[in-house]
Amino acid sequence: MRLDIEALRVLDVVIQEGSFAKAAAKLHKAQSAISYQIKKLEQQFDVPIFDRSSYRAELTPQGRALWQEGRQLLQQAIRIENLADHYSKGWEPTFELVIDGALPLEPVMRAMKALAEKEIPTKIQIKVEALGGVQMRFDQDEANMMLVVDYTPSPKLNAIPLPEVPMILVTSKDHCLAQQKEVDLNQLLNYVELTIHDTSELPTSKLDSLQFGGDKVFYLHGFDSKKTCLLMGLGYGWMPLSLIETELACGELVEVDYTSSRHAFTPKLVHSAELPLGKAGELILSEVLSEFEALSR
Amino acid sequence: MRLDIEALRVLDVVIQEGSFAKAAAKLHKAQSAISYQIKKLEQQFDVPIFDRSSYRAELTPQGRALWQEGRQLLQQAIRIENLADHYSKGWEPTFELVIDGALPLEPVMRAMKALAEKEIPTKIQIKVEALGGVQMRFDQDEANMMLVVDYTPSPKLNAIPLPEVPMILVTSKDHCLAQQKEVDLNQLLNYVELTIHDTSELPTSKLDSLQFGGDKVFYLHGFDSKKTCLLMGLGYGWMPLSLIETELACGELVEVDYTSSRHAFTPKLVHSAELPLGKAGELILSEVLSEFEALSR
DNA sequence: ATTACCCTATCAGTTAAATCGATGGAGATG
DNA sequence: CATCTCCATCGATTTAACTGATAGGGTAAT
Repeated sequence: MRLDIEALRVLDVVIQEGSFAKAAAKLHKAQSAISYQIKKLEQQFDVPIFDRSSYRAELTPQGRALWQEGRQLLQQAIRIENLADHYSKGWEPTFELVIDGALPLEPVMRAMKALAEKEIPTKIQIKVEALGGVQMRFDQDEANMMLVVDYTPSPKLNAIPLPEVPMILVTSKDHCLAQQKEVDLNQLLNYVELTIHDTSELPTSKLDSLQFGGDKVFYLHGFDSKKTCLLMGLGYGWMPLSLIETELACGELVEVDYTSSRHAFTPKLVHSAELPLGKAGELILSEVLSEFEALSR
Repeated sequence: MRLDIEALRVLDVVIQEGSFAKAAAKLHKAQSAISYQIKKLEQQFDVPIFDRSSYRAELTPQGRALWQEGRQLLQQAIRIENLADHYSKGWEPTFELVIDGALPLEPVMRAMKALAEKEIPTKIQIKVEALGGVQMRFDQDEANMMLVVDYTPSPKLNAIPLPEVPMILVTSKDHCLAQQKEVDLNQLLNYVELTIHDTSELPTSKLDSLQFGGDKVFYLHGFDSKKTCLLMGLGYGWMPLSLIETELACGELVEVDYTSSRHAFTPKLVHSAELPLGKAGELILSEVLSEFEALSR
């Protein structure tokens, strides 16, 4: 394979400019260099590309077909150079973010939307896991970042605390618990608890610290469906305050009168302390940060 | 743009072989040449492609991403070389065949089917025109070949006569004409004549010599629909004998008892006498020829 | 530990490719 | 006819690619 990209570029310019001489001028080369390159192509391909019998060299049908294929190759070459340029400027080729499914996904999704509008060269992957599964996936995939409530600290990991997410224990206004005063744990256990499902396949090593431990538990896949279930009066459960402000204001959801019906946790953005974040990482960091700040207000 | 295909090939082989040294052996080059090429790539891209800190050089994420893009470029390069190889062996990039719609299309279609099974590198285009439109299109498109009943001869055109196509004037067994003996022209003009539509947009210069000139004429788009109309008893018309042999045998269609109810024309394959046919042209020629031979038997 | 390999980087020298500048022939232009 | 512009070709020159040898590590088996 002796095919030369430069030769294809010369061919392309010659065709666009209409003559060898003009192409030479445009490429800042001598006209003989153009002749040489075209001739080389013709010899390599063993196909006449130009018909020189008339005054101006004219493309042969074969030449035209090869030119069209060549343009695609040039496009691909430009693509590669652009990519390399991005990488050299600090963009990661790919960026994987693992999220704890117990966290509200909305701010992350909003951050991703904001990022998508900036046309980042980095391919971003997001994986949602839960509890132990988060760090497992982070380690296994050598992911770039994880967004967690809890993790095993290590000197190799760098954690950036996000603003607190206030949580509130609520139920539907039509649920029995809504009427009760000074609810105690035993009473809670009589009703259906709504919680987020653990996506990890392994037997969970740590228990969800926010779970009450009753025998009627509904495991859901996100706060969206949890909210729907709460509104249906299915049971009670923790919700991020920000997600149900309107429902609390209009009275559709009410706070359970439990000893500690308020709670807050601090999500953390964790990444490897060794290799620094690239441009995409920094961007994601700041976007997620600002979305969570909006959430805590 | 000084991206070099050879460098990408070297990168690809290095990755596949797992080391610079093995790649050097496979490419029949000195190991230093491999080092040189990889280094050149890294300098051009300003991106580290291999991590040399450990014993064997390991791909960086950027290197992997660029490699994957590079492979696509290599594929495209191979594609171009294959094409050129085909062209140099006499395959035309494209082949355009213009057919007179008054001819039976079936043998041409069968020829194309046979060709398709041979995986020809040539892109074949077929355009169906009629009467004057055929040669007009042939000239205008600078088509490679045309299949005609009639054409304006020229020293620049080379015509190959195909076997005669016997035509027969038929109608349905239930049509009035089927019962009549010694039909004359005036009687014919009372009934609906079925004929093939002229696809040329221009006012037809020459008249269809096989048309009777009555005022009840149905213009159809091919012998298939013409046959259907005949079987329905809509009228009478010329058909290639070979296409209606079974219907004649079982009596569904009958020959009109007209003075000259038999006729034969000689289709011709016409191509430029100046530039010789390429491999695709020769193939098409022989395929069409053999299909028409089958038709005339 | 010692030895024998195998990895990659680097350097000086060689070879081959790309390019330049000049020249010439042939069609277009006016 | 003179003058352009087009392209091919040739010798000279610059530049890029490659070789072969050497050196600095790491690996793996004894």
